Amino acid sequence: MPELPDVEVFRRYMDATALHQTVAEVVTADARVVQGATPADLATFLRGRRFERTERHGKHLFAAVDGDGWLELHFGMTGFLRYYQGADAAPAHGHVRFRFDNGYELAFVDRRKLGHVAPVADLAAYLAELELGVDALDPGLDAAAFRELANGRRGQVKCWLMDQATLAGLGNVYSDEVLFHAGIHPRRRLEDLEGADLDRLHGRMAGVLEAAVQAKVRPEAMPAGFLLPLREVEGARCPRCGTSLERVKACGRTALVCPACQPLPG
DNA sequence: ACGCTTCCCTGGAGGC
DNA sequence: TGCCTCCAGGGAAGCG
Repeated sequence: MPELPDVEVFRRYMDATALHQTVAEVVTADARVVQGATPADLATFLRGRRFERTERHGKHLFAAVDGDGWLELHFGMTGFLRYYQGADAAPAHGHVRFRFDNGYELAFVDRRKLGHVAPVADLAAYLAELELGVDALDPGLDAAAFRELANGRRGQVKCWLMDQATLAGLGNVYSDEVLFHAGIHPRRRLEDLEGADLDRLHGRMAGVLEAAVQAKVRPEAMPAGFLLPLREVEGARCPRCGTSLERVKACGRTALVCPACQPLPG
């Protein structure tokens, strides 16, 4: 479930491994994860080129191709990157593999194939086409701008946090985490929240996302008091107050909440 | 605009 | 051992 912190870690991984090397070949093992081009066209687009730098917007990763254009990588629910040398080290489900002239490969791995890679000619135009909202870690997203995003909107606060057209980067896991740290129930109505609630959400969001990146998104490396490592734990208790955590349906997803720290009025 | 459902996919878990 | 169903949850799409 790659969300903003996961994709940021992938971005840094790609920066540390796969930049400034000439692409010798692009091998597509499953064409379903190549979007907006045929595998042959993708290979033609990248062959002889280098990835020069990366950018991330929300859950989307973009690698600048020298010359012109970009490669988009979107990871769906099970996607990740793997850089390796030799067929023995090749991961399973490496549906698209970028082979460099130094003998290494970067594989786009995605067991469930809900992600994709795509050539992008004009990044600004493509971002507009995607209708992505402001990145959740955009430095320009101050408390006032955050409040403005909620202006005139209604519905469950968790839906709003996960709406990529409003705020890009949060999914089920990190919206839960932010709501927990802000003490707000995922089913609370956005229009019922006060300014102070929105300010608290805004403040906790940056801290949560940055801490997760710092931990390289490893659950065991998350700061104390995080909900995330407890998601898979049956009968887990709130790290703050010890109350049994509950799973509730919110926005079509299973949300993890502390009923004491995140009360639901009514 | 919102809320709900279905679909895309795969694999692990649990029931029978 | 195997078959069936459910569930995971990013995103698009369709409907009321």
